[in-house]
Amino acid sequence: MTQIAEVVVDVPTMQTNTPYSYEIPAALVNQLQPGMRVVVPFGNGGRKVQGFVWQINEDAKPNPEVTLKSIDTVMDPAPIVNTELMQLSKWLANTTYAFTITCLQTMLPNALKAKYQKWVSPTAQLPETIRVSLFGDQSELLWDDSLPADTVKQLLSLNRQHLINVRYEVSSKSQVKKVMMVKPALSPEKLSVVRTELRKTAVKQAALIDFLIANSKAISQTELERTVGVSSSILKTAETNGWLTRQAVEVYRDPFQTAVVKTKPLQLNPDQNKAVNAICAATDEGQARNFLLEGVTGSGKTEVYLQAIANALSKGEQALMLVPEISLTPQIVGRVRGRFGEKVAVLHSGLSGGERFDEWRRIQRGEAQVVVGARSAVFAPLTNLGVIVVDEEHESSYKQDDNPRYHARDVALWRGRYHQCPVVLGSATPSLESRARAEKNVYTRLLLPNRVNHQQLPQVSIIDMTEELRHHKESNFSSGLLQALQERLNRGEQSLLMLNRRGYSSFVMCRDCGFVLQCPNCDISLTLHMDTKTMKCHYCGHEEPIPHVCPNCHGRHIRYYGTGTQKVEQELTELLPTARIIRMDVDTTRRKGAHERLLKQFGDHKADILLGTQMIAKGLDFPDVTLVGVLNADTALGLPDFRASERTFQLLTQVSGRAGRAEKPGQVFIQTYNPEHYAIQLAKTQNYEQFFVREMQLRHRGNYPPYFFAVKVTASDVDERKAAEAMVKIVRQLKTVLSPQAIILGPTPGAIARVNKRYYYQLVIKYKQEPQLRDALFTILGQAQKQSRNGLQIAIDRNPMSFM
DNA sequence: AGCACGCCGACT
DNA sequence: GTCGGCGTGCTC
Repeated sequence: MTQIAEVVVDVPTMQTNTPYSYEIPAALVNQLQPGMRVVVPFGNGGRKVQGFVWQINEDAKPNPEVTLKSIDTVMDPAPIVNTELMQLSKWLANTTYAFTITCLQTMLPNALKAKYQKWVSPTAQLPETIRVSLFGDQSELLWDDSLPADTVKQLLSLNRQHLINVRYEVSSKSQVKKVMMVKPALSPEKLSVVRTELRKTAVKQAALIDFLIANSKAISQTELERTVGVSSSILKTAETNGWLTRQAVEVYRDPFQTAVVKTKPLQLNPDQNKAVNAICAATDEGQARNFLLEGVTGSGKTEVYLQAIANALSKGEQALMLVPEISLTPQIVGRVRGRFGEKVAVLHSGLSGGERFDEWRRIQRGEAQVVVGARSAVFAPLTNLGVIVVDEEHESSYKQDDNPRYHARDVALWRGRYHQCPVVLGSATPSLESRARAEKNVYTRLLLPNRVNHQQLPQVSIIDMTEELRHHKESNFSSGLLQALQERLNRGEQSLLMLNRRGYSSFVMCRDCGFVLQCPNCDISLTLHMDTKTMKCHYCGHEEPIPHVCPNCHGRHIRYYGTGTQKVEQELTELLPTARIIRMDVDTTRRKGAHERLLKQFGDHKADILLGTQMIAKGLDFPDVTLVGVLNADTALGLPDFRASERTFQLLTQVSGRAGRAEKPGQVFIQTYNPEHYAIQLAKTQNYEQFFVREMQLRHRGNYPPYFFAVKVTASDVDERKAAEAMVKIVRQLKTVLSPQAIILGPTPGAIARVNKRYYYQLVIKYKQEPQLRDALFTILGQAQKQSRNGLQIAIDRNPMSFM
């Protein structure tokens, strides 16, 4: 009787997207469990790959057709993927058209990904001269892409002649951080004796021994070196002399720099109370109920989350809270940690690989009961969930834009079902999908209609910029907004200014011939960056100097157009010379921690005006901001995408909520060229319900989500014709399986036809029910794989965030 | 992905 | 005549 392990190997292709059978060696028979990582031989070379044990067949009858290979080694003492996450990975792979292995890797911290190394060593037959020239006095040589091409050729040839050996090494990227701890090995009395026997000149040693006499507790080596002022060589001598012992101790890297300030639950208003009770009831009864918590900014959603989480914890269960990356600020983390202290683990992109891995291990070992994090935290290995929260559920950053193209909200709902616990989706402006589901009672709607402390909503003014242009000279600031800014300056209050960056940035154009500088790799204009004095491509990173002479007509009349944050800042300094301005955009926040630093400066009143892009609209809470200005509300409206209105409405509503959160009333100015547009008019009154009704009618008429499902298929290739041809073939293939009710849009060139020297073509399928579509798309993916060697790439995006 | 096998052009 | 270029198929 042989035991057979089904292993999912780390080879992300369509053809290998199935478990492979391996014999379990006798030594591992009772040790191996599903969810462990193993090293297995794969392929006809001596190649070794990492794999995940998927299943173990106790007494399988081996297929006589194939002789099984045997598992090499086990990489984990215990499974690192539990049963739930194994099932989840299968579901993910099926719904997102991704490979199982890719899904497994996505769920785990990067530190657990395999690291592959190839080592070569000489055989006895290898001529001495070659051995010396290749290996010198080393016994092994690392074979990677850093080797010169001719060395690789030589190695390849020697390998064919069996003159060298190749060893494949698979290891984990993970490293457990260890700290060297130092402790006296002798009693203070004995150390005093040692002290007297030292030579007079041994000042450092004397200092060290004095310290050891006074402190018998273990101390980290670095700290000891710093406090006593001794070097590591002195410590080594001390160790050999038997005065002290050194031991490496495993530690967690601590991602929290700030201390926790304990907070107490706040008094709830009746609406909050109702919401908390409903969620708690579901937790208590173990019901997988889903809630849509609708509440304007300042209505106290976070307090509802925190009390629902507290209830789950009191029942001995755990909680998961997802927050969009951009609003995962120290403010939010601090609030959760303030309530739940050491029980909280945080997962976000600001952590280093090691910190992330350590937080993950704390969760996996059951040392953290509450997890707060961005998109990928939805895979946190909590085993006893009592409640899941998805804050700002409408945020598009919950959708991952490469494989697997999952939506964290969908994963959260899946896990809620698995754990039989409630999922709370919170937003001031829910996605149409979620709001529509609430309409059909798939979700239970919970409303927080009032701001806490009965604050009034800010007064919103819409400014018609076409009108404004007729009376004044060209400017980014209407006279109304400028006057309001001046008033804030006089009163010592703060203002937020948002520049809607999407599809709108500064470029240079020749006034003589109209030439616009384009990226050589992508079909897009280069953007002007004054800080580095260069032109940059936002898609591929290409950079070149600002031209002084037109490359086309050689004229000298180059002019800057459009509006970037830098240009606005410049104009603002001219208009309001006394104003202190902080600019926040991709350029000023690129460095780690810069984002937080700028926000703190603003919070500390080091500036009067915070000028920025979308990133200033989310999750900020500055009590002294009484004015919010949106400089260009409608740049997103012009985009040919079915979600353009929804995005604009959400953004305007959200940024308006930033004004006047304290006792001081807030004021909002929205500058636009489309003052009559419903998304803008309804954002003015914060009328989500009416926007929902209106937008749903349009979606219905256009057969858009949530009335129809959608799948976007993209083909890309360096050769434009190949991408287009592939697309045409796919359409033909799909038409044979699709019902007449399905609607195919395209194929069309991508919104930016060329990115990074690759041409993009795409196609959107809108459908209600197409039982054959899934299989057909998997088939297409399989066929595409065969061509991928020639550079053709196919991407399938189910429920895309946009059709562009 | 990455390895071996197999078929064609440019050399010793 | 062989070496090594890359196109093709397969991996328990």
